[in-house]
Amino acid sequence: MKDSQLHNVKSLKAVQSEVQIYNKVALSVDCVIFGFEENKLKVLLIRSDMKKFQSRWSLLGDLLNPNEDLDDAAYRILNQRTGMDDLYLEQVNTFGKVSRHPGGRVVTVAYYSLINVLNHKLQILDNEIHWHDVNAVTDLAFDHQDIFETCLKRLQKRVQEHPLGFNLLPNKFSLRELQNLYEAILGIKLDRRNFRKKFFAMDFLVDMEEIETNVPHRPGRLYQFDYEKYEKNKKKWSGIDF
Amino acid sequence: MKDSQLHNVKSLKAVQSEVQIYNKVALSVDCVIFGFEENKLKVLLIRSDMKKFQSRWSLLGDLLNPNEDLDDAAYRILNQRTGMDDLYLEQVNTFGKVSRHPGGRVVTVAYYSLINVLNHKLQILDNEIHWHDVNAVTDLAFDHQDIFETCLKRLQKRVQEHPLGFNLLPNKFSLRELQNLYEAILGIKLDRRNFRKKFFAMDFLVDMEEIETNVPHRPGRLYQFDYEKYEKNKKKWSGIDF
DNA sequence: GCAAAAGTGTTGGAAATACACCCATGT
DNA sequence: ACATGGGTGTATTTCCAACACTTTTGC
Repeated sequence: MKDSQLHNVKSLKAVQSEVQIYNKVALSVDCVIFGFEENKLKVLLIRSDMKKFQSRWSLLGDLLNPNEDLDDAAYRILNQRTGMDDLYLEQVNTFGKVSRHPGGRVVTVAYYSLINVLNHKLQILDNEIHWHDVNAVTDLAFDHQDIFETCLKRLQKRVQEHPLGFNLLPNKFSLRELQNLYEAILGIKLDRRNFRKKFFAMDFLVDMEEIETNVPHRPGRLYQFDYEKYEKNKKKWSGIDF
Repeated sequence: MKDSQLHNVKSLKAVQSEVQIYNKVALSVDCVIFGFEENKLKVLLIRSDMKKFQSRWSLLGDLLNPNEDLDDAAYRILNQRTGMDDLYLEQVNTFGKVSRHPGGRVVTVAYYSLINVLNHKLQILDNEIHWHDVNAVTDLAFDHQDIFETCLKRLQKRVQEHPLGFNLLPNKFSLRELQNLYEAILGIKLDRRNFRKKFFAMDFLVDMEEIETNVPHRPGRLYQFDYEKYEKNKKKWSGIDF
């Protein structure tokens, strides 16, 4: 008697045909795309094309292709819809309630992403895609409201643990812009002096030795985020903690 | 011309048949089941039945049923394999690399769970299911090593944000047991005096007015975790922070 | 009485908060 | 000159880490 029989071990072929007859479900990827504009945190939404959800908004999503990694699918959706290619992406959660999609069983993997609205004007100007103030997002189609809120909470948490915010800002930014961003994401007011101290203490802002222009007041200095320095000192980093 | 034509709105029927022809993939759920025994953090593993992974260990998992919610599937796996029904479950991440399963495309949703090993002896005594010290887990089948490590890291983080640890302990426990648990999960030594202070300050341990028995030294008091009190004061709670 | 862990308080230092004034620019 | 936000320093408080001795039980 062979070992493989003794232990009921399955050959590759057996496993392959097993997988063939597995139950399968449609798998989609939905993206909560955040941007920052006019000192507000925004999210990119598209109008649902389903009668059931007439004129309600929904997240941007698409089906997973048969030979596509999950992360690649999320990236593809973002790239197709926005034309942007430098972005921050993070998987958040998978939503699989049986009846979440009226058309049948569709499980969806949710990502959020951060993009720099200023550097890249939306290249696909579908007039049914719009930026929405996150505070005004209600009643999305499907279970997208739930997905959206889960992703927003995740972002709020992450941004206090890692310096992600920079992905939403132009390359060079003033400390006020940075503070406005944090206040918009967290929905709270922060003390300006302590905010500055905190970020300077982290020591990964590079002074560009430039100043703002066209502001109706004393111009602020511009800074860049030093990704390299941050990567090197990552271990020491233990969060922002407002 | 009807509204639905104007805006190219899809009827329910149209959407249903659309979903029918969607690309579909096999979707599984894998569980990283943690237990606590002999002052070590353990994980429940089963021997792979695939020739390719001969005698390597793998996580407990199964396919998602067609009419089953994701969380329900995770619960079912745990219940089937361990016979336990009071457990903590949390979805962690979805792994979807195209070639992660040798049998074909299988996307898997990973959960970790915490169970109380003492209260419930494993009811399914399959001799190929065993508890393993988390520090000795290497070279799991499939991408399970990756999944396992992701889940362990998540647990380490969560346990510092929320009082989950109690799910791994008997109903009544001494502070030493609690500390041993935290030390095992985090892999660090903690100061006993400060540990006690911290937990008493949180104020959701209930003194059972009982003491340990059969210990070869001064017996410690036994406590219970007060879930209700914790739920009520959740907002105030901001983490353990060792 | 000895081994082994239970139980308890204090102190110093670091980090976060709160807070007020002068400065540079555009109008 | 004034309105607006830029830029900075200090005092107070709060929280955490470090640390040592007495007590209770089993053997």
